[in-house]
Amino acid sequence: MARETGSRIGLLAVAKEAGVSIATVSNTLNRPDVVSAATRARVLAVIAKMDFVPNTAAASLRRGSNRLIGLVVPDISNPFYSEIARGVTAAADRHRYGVILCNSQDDPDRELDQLEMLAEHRAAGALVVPLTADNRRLSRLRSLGTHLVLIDRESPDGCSTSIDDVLGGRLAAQHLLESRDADFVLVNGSHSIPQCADRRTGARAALSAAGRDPDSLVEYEVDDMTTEAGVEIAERLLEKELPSGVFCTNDLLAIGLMRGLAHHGIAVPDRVAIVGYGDLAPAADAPIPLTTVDQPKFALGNAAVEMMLAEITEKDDTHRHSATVFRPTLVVRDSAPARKNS
Amino acid sequence: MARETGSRIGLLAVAKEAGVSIATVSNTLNRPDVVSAATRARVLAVIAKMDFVPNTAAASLRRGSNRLIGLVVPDISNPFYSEIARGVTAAADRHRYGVILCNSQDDPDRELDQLEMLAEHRAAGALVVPLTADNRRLSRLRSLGTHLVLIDRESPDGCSTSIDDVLGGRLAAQHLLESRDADFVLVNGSHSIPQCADRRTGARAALSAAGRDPDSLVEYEVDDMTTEAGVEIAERLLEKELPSGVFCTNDLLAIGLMRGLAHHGIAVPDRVAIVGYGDLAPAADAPIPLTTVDQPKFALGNAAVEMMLAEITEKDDTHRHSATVFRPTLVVRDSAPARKNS
DNA sequence: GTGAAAGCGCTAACAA
DNA sequence: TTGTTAGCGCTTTCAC
Repeated sequence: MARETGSRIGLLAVAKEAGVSIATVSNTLNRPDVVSAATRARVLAVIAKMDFVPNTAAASLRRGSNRLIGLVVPDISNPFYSEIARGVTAAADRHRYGVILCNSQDDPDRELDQLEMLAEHRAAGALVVPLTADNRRLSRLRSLGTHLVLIDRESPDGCSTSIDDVLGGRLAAQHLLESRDADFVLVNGSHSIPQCADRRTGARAALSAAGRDPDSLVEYEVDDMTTEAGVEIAERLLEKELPSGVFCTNDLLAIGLMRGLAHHGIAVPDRVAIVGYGDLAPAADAPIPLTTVDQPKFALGNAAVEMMLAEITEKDDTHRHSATVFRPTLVVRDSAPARKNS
Repeated sequence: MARETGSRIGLLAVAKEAGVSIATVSNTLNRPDVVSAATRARVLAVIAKMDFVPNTAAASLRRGSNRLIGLVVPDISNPFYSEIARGVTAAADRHRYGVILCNSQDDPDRELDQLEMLAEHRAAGALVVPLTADNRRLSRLRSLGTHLVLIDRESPDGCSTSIDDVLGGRLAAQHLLESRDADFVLVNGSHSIPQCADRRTGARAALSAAGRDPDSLVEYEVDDMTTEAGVEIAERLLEKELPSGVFCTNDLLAIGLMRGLAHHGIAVPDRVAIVGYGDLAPAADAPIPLTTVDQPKFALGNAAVEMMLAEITEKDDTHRHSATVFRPTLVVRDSAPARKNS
């Protein structure tokens, strides 16, 4: 950090002490192979003895870019994003990169400010998890000349790591169909959220594959995908004939629904089987452990960093943008067991 | 970010275009008050037109320190820490500082590497949330000349923001004592964790204040403060006469305990009242909403940044280290309601 | 394998 | 109020 007093030792001081030139000191640090073993050892010893800390600001001033990458998420306290952050920091550590965390709260203005800040720091690039589907924003950033990797969302003109939500929706629906041998109901968020639309598409695909009419799918749409919304859905479900299965496109909704049903004495999974989506902490800890779709969040963050680094390393004219799509998996627990058990 | 191609415009280009000197451009950016309104406006217009992005690397090379602060947490995917991170980023944004996120996984070696990295970037300082009580590590860091603010732990030789866990323990215990008019049992983590020791101290204090013998406090200690451990505690509790109240020093333990008790048909809160600690998301979402102690996590992160900035700003000989201690509050929910209701 | 030297883009005296 | 200028500490040709 800013050593207000000391920290006055730089390459020069080390060079003098070791009896070499500053170029040699720089080389032992950045291209050890180009320095003879003997000198290298001597220089390294002096560096350790003098407690020399290289100044990356100077290096990046010269080089033009910093060993820093930005991570822009809508809400770091949301476990989905914080798990991605864990993946990102792990990969960054491995490559000796620093991660600048930006919490946009999904405020476009704030996000813009933050990307501006990243640009001022000459960050090597930015990993962004966009919540809204507003592509204008993203292209504006890209036109800024930024190396951008999108997380959890594909992009036509850049790299991205995402999850196959259509597959996820299909897995969930398939499981319900197979274990109950009957139709199920879908509880979903707004279709304007690509993930929600995709999960629905997957659910419909499963219906088709099972020889059922996808248009027969009954769907409840909620504004906020929260536990409370799930509880309310229970009430609405009870107004009609109870379905034998429900696929909620997120875990909180599913947990709320289970609570709402329990309140009315409806047995899960005997009477109604429930499948969630996301496999966040509460899923396993629920009173009735939740069958859900696991998203490889950590891998998402990890891969995004690798992608970003590859994009930086490759020569600009060589680089082809690519998309890594991870496959989610079904985690079977008590709320919707494998076999039909009524 | 690293604009591989463009980004070649610097102060000089802007200065030329605006017909002023680079010093004036620098001044309009850093000390607007020293520039005449007319020139300022003109320069600003040119900056916008040319899409000039100042290079902080150059600035910090000159200044010696960067508008960057490090945040070192044991595990960013733990909601306690991610909420702190939210507070930190919010405050940092306000002051136009960037936050470098370091996930130490509580590995001392990694933590050291990360602080080294922060030093290389000439970060203005670091906010660290230490998990273990190992003070040697911390003093080593401090001796590095680093501005360090501890979060969630007091430190004799530096600034810190923390929570009064003794008070928290007292609040929880008092509530149990008053609402049940009977003794309670304590389920705690290892005493080597200062927070656990403090919460216990608070619980004992409440006992004394109520005219009871603190040494009569029955305590169960668990290694991992998880839901599973809570479930197990339920079994152990059932071996003896059931207490009328249980204070778990974290929410997960409490939730597990409730689940374990439910499994045996024990009614909460009628038969046993339960109080948790932390007020993380699962507390409110539990089947029986959990009475718990709320920790001002966001405020903790927020205050740490302010403290850090104050420490940087003040002249070194003026600065007196200080500790901000936040008061937790009791959140009363169904698992332990206010009035005795047996 | 090693050294000398030219900046990278900016800030902060100091001069005007 | 504005301009001139000397570095901040490092990387990187290019000689040796």
